[in-house]
Amino acid sequence: MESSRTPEHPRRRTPQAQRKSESRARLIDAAADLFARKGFHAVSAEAVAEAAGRTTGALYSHFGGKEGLLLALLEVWKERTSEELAAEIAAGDPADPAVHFSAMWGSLTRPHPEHGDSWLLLETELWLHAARGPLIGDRLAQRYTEIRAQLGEGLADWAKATGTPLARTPEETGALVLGILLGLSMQHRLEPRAVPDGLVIEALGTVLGLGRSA
Amino acid sequence: MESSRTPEHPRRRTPQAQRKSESRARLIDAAADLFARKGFHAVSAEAVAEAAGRTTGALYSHFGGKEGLLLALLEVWKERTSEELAAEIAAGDPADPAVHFSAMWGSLTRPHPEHGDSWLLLETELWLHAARGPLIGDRLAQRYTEIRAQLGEGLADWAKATGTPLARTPEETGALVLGILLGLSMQHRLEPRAVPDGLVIEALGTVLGLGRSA
DNA sequence: GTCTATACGTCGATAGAC
DNA sequence: GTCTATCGACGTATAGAC
Repeated sequence: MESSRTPEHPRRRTPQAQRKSESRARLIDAAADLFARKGFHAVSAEAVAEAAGRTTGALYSHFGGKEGLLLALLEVWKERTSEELAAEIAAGDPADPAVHFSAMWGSLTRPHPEHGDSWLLLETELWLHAARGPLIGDRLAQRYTEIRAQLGEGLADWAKATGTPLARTPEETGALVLGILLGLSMQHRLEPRAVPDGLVIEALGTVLGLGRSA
Repeated sequence: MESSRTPEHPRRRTPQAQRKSESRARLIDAAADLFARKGFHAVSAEAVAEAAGRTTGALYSHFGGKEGLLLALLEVWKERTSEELAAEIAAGDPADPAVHFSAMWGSLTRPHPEHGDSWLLLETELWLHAARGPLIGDRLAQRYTEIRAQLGEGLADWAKATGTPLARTPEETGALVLGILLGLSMQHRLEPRAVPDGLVIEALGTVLGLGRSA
């Protein structure tokens, strides 16, 4: 929805505030990486601080603790994924939905240049924490709703533009597409051969009510 | 593949061995519950032992540690889910696939009489550990392959019996059905209203290549 | 705002009695 | 095989200097 900004926070420029802002970003990035690869409870606050080039003192000053860091990470995660999804939808070739689906599937299965291959791991880690407690649960539920809406509306717009009638409401379409991408990427992670790229593309087309040709 | 046996272990009957066998079962059950609800790293070995009515000494004697307990749990989990899935497939009404799908979906979303509503939680917890390390990863990958095969072959048999041609190979069908059930149940857990029961049933039918009526 | 040092609790794992 | 007691290591969180 919004234009991407170059580094991080738009306001304030004093060197002191810049260091503060950079500490926040570095700690959150380190947390995203470590929480994804090892799990929240398996990583110590000191390990995160060290990976970020800071100490636990800075961590507690910014986030009040490991739990606070997780919440802050969730907010950043929501923004990032939302922006990337929007960009992907906007950049899709309106004529060929397969290109669209292929890009989405690739973003889930191929290693991300910045976050490595831990995208799906962090997603699942966050989901587990959400399913276990309402504090994170409510926020992640809201995020999933937004993703469904973005996905559904984007596909509805595309369907309208190309004159292809969608088989379901945008909300239901979003839920189905997200579900298929999620469920298949989890299987793909454990056994890539079991989930060929073509199967995913074709299945998404089928679910949308398109012809099952390509 | 095998006939289900009544309680636990078929061999040995001396009271000493019975206590040993019961300790194993109680510890594994307690681990399944606690690992699912709180997460492996968030639960101490002592907490598991206490919930099982034993002490850490017994735990270490049986499994060598918390990691060993997790591996043993995975094996039991594999057997249980495999048996339940087989029973569900065998018990399905051959005439109506919707009943079939509805039962599967219900088993994922409705609280289990024995394991409460932590089925999906434990499944995801195990998946995360599998994605993070080959030790559990290989075993869980093998289990998913078995589930896909069971699911795919079961549906292929049904399709053959009713004269309905399946749109895909059994392997691909299994992957798709499992993926849809997984991805949608995860969304359902956070926001039940976003995933109506009817949507799941209908989507599974569509993916199998059946008419999209009911 | 960030670092160093540290208090205090908890965890995993073991030793030895029964 | 199971329990009690315990050790060493590590984790969270805080206090005070800069």
